[in-house]
Amino acid sequence: MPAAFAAVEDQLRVLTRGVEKIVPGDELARKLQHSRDTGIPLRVKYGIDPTGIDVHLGHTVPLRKIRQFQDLGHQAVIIIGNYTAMVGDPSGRDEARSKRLTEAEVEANARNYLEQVGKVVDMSRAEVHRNGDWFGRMSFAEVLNLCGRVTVAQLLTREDFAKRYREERPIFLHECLYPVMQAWDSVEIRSDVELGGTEQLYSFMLARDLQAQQGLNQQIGMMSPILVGLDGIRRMGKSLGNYIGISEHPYEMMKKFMQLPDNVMKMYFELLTEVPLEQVDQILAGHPKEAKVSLAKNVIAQYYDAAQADEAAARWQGEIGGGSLPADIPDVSLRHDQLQDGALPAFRLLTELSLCASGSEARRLIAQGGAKFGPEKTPIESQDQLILVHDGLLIWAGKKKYCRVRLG
RNA sequence: GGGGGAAUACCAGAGCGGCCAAAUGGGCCAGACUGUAAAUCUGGUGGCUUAGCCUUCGCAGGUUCGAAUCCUGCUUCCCCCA
Repeated sequence: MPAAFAAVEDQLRVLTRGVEKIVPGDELARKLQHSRDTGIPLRVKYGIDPTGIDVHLGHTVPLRKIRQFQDLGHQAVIIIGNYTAMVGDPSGRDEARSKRLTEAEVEANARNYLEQVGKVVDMSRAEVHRNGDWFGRMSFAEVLNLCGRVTVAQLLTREDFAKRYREERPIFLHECLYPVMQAWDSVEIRSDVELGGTEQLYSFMLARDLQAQQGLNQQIGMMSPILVGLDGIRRMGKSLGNYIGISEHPYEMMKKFMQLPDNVMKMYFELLTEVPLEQVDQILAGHPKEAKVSLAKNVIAQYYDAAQADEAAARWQGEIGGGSLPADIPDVSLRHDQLQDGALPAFRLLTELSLCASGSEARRLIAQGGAKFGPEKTPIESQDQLILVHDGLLIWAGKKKYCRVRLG
């Protein structure tokens, strides 16, 4: 017997937080009411193509939404797009994807992915399906039948395809199938709600059409905004190098959080935490640095725990925020026979310690005043300056690179 | 099958016989400023035994006093026609 569902307004308040768009807009309340009346949880679909993903905070936006649905008593349904992955999502792409993955790669990725998802979603209560389960069984006749429900004109309502078509760039047939497949997933699992990004609108609507044709209830689509990355401008993504991965060490996460531009903090609070929005405004009214620390700690604690989050914050404050020496300075060993009379010219020392990749780089660094040595961070004046090397000597190459010499 | 175009440093992209280690933008690095943020500003961004030298402009040859720039072949990519 399922537990009683919370009042619809209460559920709505949680579920609509940080959601950019719901289509059709008024249907969520109706579905929630119906499920409450009947005691039947909503089936909430989220599909992902296992293309080798390091889950980062951008991915967690819809994943957290799933978790919220779960916590309200609804059924999470995760679709592993092992067949769609072989096609490649054309959404927002100007070009066709070049490589297609093999089944073995896809399966390995899927397992790895689910493990990461488990940090956000309660996997013990979630259904997981691979869409190969149904697509793999489909006969060619069935495929034709499915294709017969979608017209080229419909496909061309998608801006990404339309743009490519206008510009006479290739659109491959299998790409056209992608949205159809994604929509068919919704038919197969009888979804009530599908989560995704705003670029998924087309597929969400197509799913409604197919569900209606099959005489099923139509799903609604809930679209999350795109989380911007560390640069504060572009979407968070691995290829852009502006992401915070949920498997990263707390301290690494901490450092990245503190690099965020101030103006994205509100979005991060809204999409990545449960902090009530009024309280967020209060936090943001205070000192920006404190606000950022509190944001970072909140999120880090979700993937580790409060103690580790505090520790990461304290370490950041000590090493970077304050003037104290870093807690763990890497040791680099040096042999006596690498020295000349116990010393080395500065530029040579920097390369021997691998702080600089080449002599030229070391020379530049010194010329720009970025090279320092000793506990007092004495600046190195010239590239030829002889540095007397002793065991435990600290060397800085800019603010972020440093090491302690170990004479061996 | 036929025709056309392109390959330049991390990326994008100028250059089209000497003044080119190669414009410009992005990225990245350093410095200043700060809240070690962002933004902004400044400088830098092939290597070396650095007032000089050496190796780079798809690959291999050639022409020339001299080539990223011209010629030949090869490789790769793109586009168009059918």
